[in-house]
Amino acid sequence: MNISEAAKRSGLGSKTIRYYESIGLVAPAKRSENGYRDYSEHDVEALRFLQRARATGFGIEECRQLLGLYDNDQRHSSHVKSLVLEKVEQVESQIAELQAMRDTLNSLASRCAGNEGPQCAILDELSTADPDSRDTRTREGKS
Amino acid sequence: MNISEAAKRSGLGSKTIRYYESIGLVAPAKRSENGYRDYSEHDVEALRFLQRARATGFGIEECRQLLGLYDNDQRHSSHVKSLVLEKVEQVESQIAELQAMRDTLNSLASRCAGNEGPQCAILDELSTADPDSRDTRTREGKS
DNA sequence: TGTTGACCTTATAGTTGCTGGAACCTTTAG
DNA sequence: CTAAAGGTTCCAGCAACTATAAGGTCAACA
Repeated sequence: MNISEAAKRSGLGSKTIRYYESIGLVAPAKRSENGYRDYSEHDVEALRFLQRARATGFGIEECRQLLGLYDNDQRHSSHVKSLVLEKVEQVESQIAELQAMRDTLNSLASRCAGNEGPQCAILDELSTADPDSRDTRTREGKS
Repeated sequence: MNISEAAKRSGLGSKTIRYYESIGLVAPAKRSENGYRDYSEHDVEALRFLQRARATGFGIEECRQLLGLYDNDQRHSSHVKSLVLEKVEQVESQIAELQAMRDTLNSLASRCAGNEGPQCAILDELSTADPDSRDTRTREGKS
């Protein structure tokens, strides 16, 4: 089948599939006489696996690992499980960060009148607050 | 003052400041005789504003808007407030997405034995589940 | 048969927000 | 005098694609 059919069946876009091939995440597809990529059901299975894994929050390199385990019948399920649990932790810390952000935003908004006047507590706070009090990620490490 | 001092006082990195200048987010700094950038307290105030706004979750273009409002005494605080509330919504939907991800990951993990055997419910689910059931972002729009 | 339109191919550049490095100049301390 | 620690510019790279250009191919319709 052509790439667009494989795309439809896997839930990925055609461009994404070509991209995955280009970075070696999937093996190069075999070609038909006209040079078009030609996919088997087996290929689609792998693509689908990737679609699911990406949607579930795994990065490309993690997908590579998962795919390696998927293809390896010597695997230990404990290995897979630990990858997943590690991912849970990452996701939870992202959630916590976003929640802190949301709270900050809400507290800013609550102090702003939101009328036609120029006086604005949001801008005041953004300009005057202590730069060390909130975030550290923006600063440089040693070069 | 030199860029590294401005960096220290604003909470940004030197490279970040140069980058902000390069994309026109801040006005080009004036230069001392030796060609080094020379920052005033006023400049630092703007940089600090940016540091705070970025840490609070605003993107570069949003910062540009905020800075525009900051410099405009004809502004309406309602405009600023609506930007913030819009941001809150964006952040909340990101949170919801991540929570869904985490739940999926946890449910995958709970069904996996996590032992030395190769049988793994996680890999099974990732390979067999309906590709339409979870995520839409990976599919192509019309070209 | 011609041509339209949808599909395929490759290669390159853009996205977001920086960060790292190379190659070079200037200042400062020993 | 020399070496380190700053500064400068510009270019490459990160993630994970997406968009665009310029072209080849294929099926259908008049």
